[in-house]
Amino acid sequence: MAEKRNYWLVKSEPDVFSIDDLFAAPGKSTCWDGVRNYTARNMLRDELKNGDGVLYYHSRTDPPGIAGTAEVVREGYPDHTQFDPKNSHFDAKADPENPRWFMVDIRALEKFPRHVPLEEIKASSKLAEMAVVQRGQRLSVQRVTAAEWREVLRMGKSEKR
DNA sequence: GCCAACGTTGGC
DNA sequence: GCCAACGTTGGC
Repeated sequence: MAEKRNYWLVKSEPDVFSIDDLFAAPGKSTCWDGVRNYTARNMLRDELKNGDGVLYYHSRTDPPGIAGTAEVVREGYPDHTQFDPKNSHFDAKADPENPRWFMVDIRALEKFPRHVPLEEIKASSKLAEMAVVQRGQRLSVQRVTAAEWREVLRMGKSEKR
């Protein structure tokens, strides 16, 4: 029986951790730490499952857009940076007995020949409903439908659009 | 439990 | 670097 595969979009500032950094990481994978938003936390803890597809979005860069794909390789577990006073994501209220923040591990799958810029996502009728193009949407983890996933991959892999 | 102040995000 | 949008905090 095939588990249903879900799809997500995660944001990262490429100056902090780009898709190239992900490919360069050991095993092309990393723990997705530092998320400090409860809605995103709930998705990381409860909903992202092994094998789920992840669109890797570069924010705060010019142009912002989707750089490639990754997959979930470890499901929600406590984000260790919440307990590290030297870490910028340290949370003094986090209790090791009852962790507040969670993360998953992701592994790089594919870097697009051309990033899919935010502008083209906005211009696409098939992608107009994506959370990332909604006004004021700041969640660093967002749901993506299977149809949106397919369309972003199609756009990312075609040299001409 | 309201809501103003504050901090962060992220396109531009 | 600006600033609108939004989530969180904390005084009351």
